[in-house]
Amino acid sequence: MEKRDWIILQTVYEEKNITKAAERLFIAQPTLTYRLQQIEKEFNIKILNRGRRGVEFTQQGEYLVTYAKDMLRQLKIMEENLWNIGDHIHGTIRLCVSRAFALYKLPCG
Amino acid sequence: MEKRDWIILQTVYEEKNITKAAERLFIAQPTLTYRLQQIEKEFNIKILNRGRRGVEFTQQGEYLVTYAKDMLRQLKIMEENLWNIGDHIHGTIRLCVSRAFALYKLPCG
DNA sequence: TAAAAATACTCCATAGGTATTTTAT
DNA sequence: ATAAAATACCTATGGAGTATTTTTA
Repeated sequence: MEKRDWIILQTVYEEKNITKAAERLFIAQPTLTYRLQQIEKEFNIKILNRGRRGVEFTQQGEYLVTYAKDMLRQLKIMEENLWNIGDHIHGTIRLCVSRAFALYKLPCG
Repeated sequence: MEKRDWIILQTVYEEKNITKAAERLFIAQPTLTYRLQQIEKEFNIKILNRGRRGVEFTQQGEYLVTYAKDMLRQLKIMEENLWNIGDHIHGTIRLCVSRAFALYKLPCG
């Protein structure tokens, strides 16, 4: 369970639709399906009920989503504190990065 | 950054020695060295100063360790709450698992 | 029956291992 | 000189993709 997966949970919860969530995350739909299955395996729970018009969250799925929000907030604070320790490097940068990197790693999300 | 890595940070901090920490974690020393390098890359910080009698933590390394403790405590609470939602399955089980699984995944750690 | 999710593969990146070399006191 | 960390290299698992099939209201 890493940062990426918490973001995934949030997004799928907002869209209630794996295909749309995948689009928003710039990943393929089967890839997202796979990640959700992996998360279900990791915790040995069912997160989603699949239906005609998208997905519904189970009770356990809902709980995980609540936790995701908290977790992402904390990770952000932690990273900020980390940067504020020791010397900084300043300057202007130009970025040319992969979509996945931009999506999951860049601090503007 | 997943649970495994927070455990690694804690252990290395306690041992102040990568070789000994690797033993305690039942992983190979180069594997642990590699993981620490990956964590340093992920956050773009230096966690350790390597020396004759083991390792010393940088300020940023120390911060990360403090955070690790918190993070693991929270993950534990989260997992417990997750189990307490919905139906449970009870019974007696016998385990025959890989060392890595036993180490990182079993809830007795 | 049509939108949405799951499956079947392929490819590549990364985690983990063993053997070995480099480093620091 | 020696304990400890880093490097080189290999293997296997898992993540991401495309094409396709299955599911469900």
